[in-house]
Amino acid sequence: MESLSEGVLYRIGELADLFGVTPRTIRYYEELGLLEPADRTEGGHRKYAEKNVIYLKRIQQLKDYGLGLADIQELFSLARKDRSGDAVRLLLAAKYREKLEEAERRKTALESYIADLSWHVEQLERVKDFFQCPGASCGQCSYAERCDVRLLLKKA
Amino acid sequence: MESLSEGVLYRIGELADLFGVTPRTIRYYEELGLLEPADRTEGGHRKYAEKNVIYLKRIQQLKDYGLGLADIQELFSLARKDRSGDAVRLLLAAKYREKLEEAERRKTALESYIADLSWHVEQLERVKDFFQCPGASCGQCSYAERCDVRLLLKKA
DNA sequence: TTCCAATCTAACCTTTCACGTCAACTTGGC
DNA sequence: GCCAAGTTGACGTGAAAGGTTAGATTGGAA
Repeated sequence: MESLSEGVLYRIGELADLFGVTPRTIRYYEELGLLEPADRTEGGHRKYAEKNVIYLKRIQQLKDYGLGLADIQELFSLARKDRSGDAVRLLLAAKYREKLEEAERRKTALESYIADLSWHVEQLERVKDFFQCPGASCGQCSYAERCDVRLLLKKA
Repeated sequence: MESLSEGVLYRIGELADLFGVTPRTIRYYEELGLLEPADRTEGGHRKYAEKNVIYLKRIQQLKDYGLGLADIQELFSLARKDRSGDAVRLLLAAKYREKLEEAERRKTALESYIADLSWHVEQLERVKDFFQCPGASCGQCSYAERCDVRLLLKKA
């Protein structure tokens, strides 16, 4: 039996304040199918239960982890398909792992970006004018063989 | 004296092909003050010299390093103010260092994100239903003290 | 000279994301 | 009974980097 009892029911403004967002945000999540209110008043006002608090917290967590609302939507829809089983847990885990790998890739990209920038900072301390390079002093440049502009002009 | 001679003059389409972009992109850069054509034909068609090739290459490099066109615009305007001096080089270096630090921060954030995700993946292998947590089995949860949902509900 | 692809300017359109901001009305609690 | 708080619906925002017409002109090859 569904017990309709127990617990506070929050109004949308209360829930919003609890999470530091606006009611609009919560309605938006509902639009996306992320947060169905537990009930409505006769007049149509949304009523939220603790269950909704948990969901909203999950949404914020996932957002904090860098997932977009579309990703979260996908996760939730997976969860709805089979709430009981291992299948969902495994899919969720897989989804996480996927995001994890993406994060690792981004991290790697950032690292090589940092390395490249370091090289350029170093270079800026030698080359007279970044925007005049290559130019007259090109012959004496110790980075000549790394110079992609020269390569480009050679091909053209 | 300005020698008007030497070198090929590219048409916008040629320059575009050379860099794998569309003419629109090049005109857009011009709108932003990033790439003034070396000349125009009598009819008004843009003509680009090698100098422009170098600039465009610089733009692409800086873009690759994660700078937006606004950043690049700023760098170029700095460079125009004082093409000869150390001031610009130092400012450029500073700008790079700034971006570099930002990259380091993003990297750090990603690392903690990855750590958190790993923890969640691990957790998913224990907890029956991510979306039902906390719930009935909450008492036996070994992560109870890490549970932010409980904290939230306690406060409310 | 003719023809047509390439350019020109100007101005609006596009996409994504996560809401913000009216408007016009209805509810609900003190 | 009053007015803050809620409702739906629709349109706006803002940043980024161009895309996409439209309508006219140019320029180089045949």
